[in-house]
Amino acid sequence: MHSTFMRYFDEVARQGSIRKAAAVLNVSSTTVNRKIIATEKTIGVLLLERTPEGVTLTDAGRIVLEHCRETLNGYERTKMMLDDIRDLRSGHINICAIDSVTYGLLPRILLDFNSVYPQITYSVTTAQPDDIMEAVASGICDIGITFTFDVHPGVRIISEKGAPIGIIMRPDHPLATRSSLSIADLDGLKLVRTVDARGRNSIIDQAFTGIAPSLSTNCFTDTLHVAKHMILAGRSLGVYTQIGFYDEIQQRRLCFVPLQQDVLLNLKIGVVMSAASGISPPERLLGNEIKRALAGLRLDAAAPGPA
Amino acid sequence: MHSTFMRYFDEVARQGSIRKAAAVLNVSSTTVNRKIIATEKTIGVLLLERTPEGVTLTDAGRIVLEHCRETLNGYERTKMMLDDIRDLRSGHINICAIDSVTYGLLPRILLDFNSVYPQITYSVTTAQPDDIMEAVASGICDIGITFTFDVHPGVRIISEKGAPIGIIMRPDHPLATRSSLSIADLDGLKLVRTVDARGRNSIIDQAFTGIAPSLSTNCFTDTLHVAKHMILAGRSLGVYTQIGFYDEIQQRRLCFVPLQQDVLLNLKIGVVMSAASGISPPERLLGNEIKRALAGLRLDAAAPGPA
DNA sequence: AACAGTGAGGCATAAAATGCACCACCTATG
DNA sequence: CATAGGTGGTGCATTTTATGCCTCACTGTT
Repeated sequence: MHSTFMRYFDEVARQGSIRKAAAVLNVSSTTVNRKIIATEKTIGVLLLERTPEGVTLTDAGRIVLEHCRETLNGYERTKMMLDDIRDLRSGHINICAIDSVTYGLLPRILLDFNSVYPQITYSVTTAQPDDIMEAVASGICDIGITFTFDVHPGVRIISEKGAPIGIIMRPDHPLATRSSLSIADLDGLKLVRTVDARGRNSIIDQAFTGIAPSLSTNCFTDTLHVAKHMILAGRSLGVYTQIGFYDEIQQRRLCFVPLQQDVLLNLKIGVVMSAASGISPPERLLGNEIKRALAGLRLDAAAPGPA
Repeated sequence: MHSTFMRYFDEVARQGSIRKAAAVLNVSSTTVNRKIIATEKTIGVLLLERTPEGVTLTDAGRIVLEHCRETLNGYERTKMMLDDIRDLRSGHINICAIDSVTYGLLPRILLDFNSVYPQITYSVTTAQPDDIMEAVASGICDIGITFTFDVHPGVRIISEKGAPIGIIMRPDHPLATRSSLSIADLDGLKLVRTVDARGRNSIIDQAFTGIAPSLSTNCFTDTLHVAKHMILAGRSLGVYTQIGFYDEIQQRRLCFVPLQQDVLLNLKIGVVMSAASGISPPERLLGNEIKRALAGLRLDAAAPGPA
């Protein structure tokens, strides 16, 4: 219903940078840049002051920003009212997710969502990517959050976000200052990563063993908080995406350095729903909420946000 | 900056009909229809109740409409504030238009515009289409309102609106109930139409003489209000677009029946500005205002609006 | 001097919007 | 009962727009 410009411009204003905003919005910086230039042309005023460090709002930009936020807020209110009409405020949703997102991201979403739609109840279970795909496709669960490494034909990807895998470590580790790492850099280091509780290899392990068989030994765990304790104690380096360690990285208690390896770098995490069966309105609501929360993360190789 | 949906939906709500709204908006009904269907799909609620007589707003439609109007109003306010920043509130604009638009349309626009931008002054002159094109191209005047029959290479068409030529007559004339007329129907009738003050033929005359030379005799005048008196007195039938008689037609004091003739039916009236020289901000403002007013007219062959 | 970060532009491709002609439907009106 | 004019909806071809990759120019830092 609304043009993408307003969301783009709002995010650019928040981030103070077109590229950073584009990363959060999960689109290319070109798109954001051009949308803003186009609007500046149509209304005939510059909205941003371009500096080598990023962008700053002009006076006109501040006026337009206010209008955008006012409109976006009004849109949210409108959608709520529409939800009232459709009586979408009750129901039960089964969520199945990979371990990582249950640390921080998903609880935060559910808390927010619950305060708006208190009548909706949830079940949250964790599983490995392929099992999640299977569960969503078969209808056992309604919403899946998982890597979209291989997509089950019975599911539909509602949203996707690049989530490269890298090394999680303490800031005082020698490798913490590197901007990227290769597989070779990890030779001889103590690593901790996920293993399937049933003994099968995880998606990461599959990729790893295909690339560097010599590294596939060290410490395995099926629960992230065990790995987190190991890493925080300085005993191991984690091989994960940033998702499960997002808060610690934001607080600079941990560092993330991406692994320069195609398969791992191009991994994506996504929200999936059944392709066949109808999606109930509450499911759609929550699905969109997760989609937005996921899009708002910075999971790429860039710096861990402002200190 | 904003999606077209909101303007479309707003107009549909006003008109109570998708097709009528499309005519006012100067787009095809397909476009309007699909935009609304698309939005209904994205938000998952029907906005309109379809009836054989047109459309009615649903409860959800009323909510969305309120948001749209709120947003559009906010946008107008925003643009005003931007105008403040750019200090576009002063200047002088030379307008050159065909006779018709100086009866009602243009004065109304200037009145509205002047109440918002009282510092801006105007000159309004009338001329024949080719002279207007010439004047705009050469920079003698800033904004032209004329038929876009043959476009001067030095001008740019800001906006266009189909304005077919037909017969203007009293409601009690035998031909007033016809839905369309051919050239042959006019044989032997007393007609009144425009002639160039300098003795040259107007664009209509050029078309006429090429089609039906026998009709090119009767009564000529270079001022519309002379013709208007003749028609209102029942002495003649006018050969014009609806523009110069818009109020009388709305009040049903006069009737308009389109002439079934390709050239005359496909005539368009437009707002033109210089293609080469820069357009000053006040000019752009007024140009857009005229564009909007022009788009809001019903000049096609349809009925003269609600009684 | 080298490097990482910024915004902007060219170009090819993917996606969407638009209009035409047509359909199905309803409703007045002879 | 037949007809004509009005309504919204749809398939198709076309044009227009949006998007992303790559590259450039510029700036501040190391």
